Amino acid sequence: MNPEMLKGHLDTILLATLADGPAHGYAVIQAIRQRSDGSLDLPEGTIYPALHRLELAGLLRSDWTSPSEGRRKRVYALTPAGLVALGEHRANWQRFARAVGAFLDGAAPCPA
Amino acid sequence: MNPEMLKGHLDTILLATLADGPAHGYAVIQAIRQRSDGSLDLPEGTIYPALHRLELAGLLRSDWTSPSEGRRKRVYALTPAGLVALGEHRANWQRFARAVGAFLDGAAPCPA
DNA sequence: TCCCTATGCCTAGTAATACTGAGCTATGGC
DNA sequence: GCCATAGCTCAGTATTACTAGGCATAGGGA
Repeated sequence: MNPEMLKGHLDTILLATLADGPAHGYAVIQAIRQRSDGSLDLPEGTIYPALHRLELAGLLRSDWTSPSEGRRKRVYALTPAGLVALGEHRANWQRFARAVGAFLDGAAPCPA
Repeated sequence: MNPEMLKGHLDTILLATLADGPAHGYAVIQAIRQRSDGSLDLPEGTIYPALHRLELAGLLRSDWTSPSEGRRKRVYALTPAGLVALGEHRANWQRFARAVGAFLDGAAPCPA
């Protein structure tokens, strides 16, 4: 799949993934791969900078796990602002998907 | 709408638009605006270079209209290779849209 | 013991892409 | 004559995800 296709939608995917509950970077990568049936296999160099960007924007909050419990991990969680942003991203996606679908035989990408 | 969202999908939209029949650049811009209900209002600086790129790739063919019939226009038409590419773009889009939809409550962007 | 793999995080540099902003021509209405 | 619209072009810019590396720890197998 053309990597350019993802542009502008990565944040949406990350926010939606973390809406299920806090997770650390590596787990996010695996969750995305699983949930997309392998269609989206995003490298670490894509995920980590994106998480940093979202945290800088105030949409995520991160905490390091205490070193006592195994490996040190940085756990990301959605902030209230992130939840609001997710709503906007979802609306934008639906508008965009409907627009593109209008060009492809008007057939929305419904598996049904 | 975030302009980055379009990245990687512009070619799909252009090929799909020209699948309805040959058209010149300015008409393509208007067709896209109409067909997307105004959601996609793409400037000339976006469309023309993209058309050139697709022509260079062999997916489009262009002909200048004869100067006798009013203004000179450059009419673009889909090549056989362009038709094949459109099919691939459509399949990619559907896979991508299904994957992203899986993150947004599993709800595909169907207005119904 | 040593090495390899998986887990886990980070970053500098790169390439691709759409947009901005400007310029050019011709037609037609006022 | 002047301006808006139609119509095409191009140089430069910003954003974005990816590449390709590096670092550290834990556990299993040779």
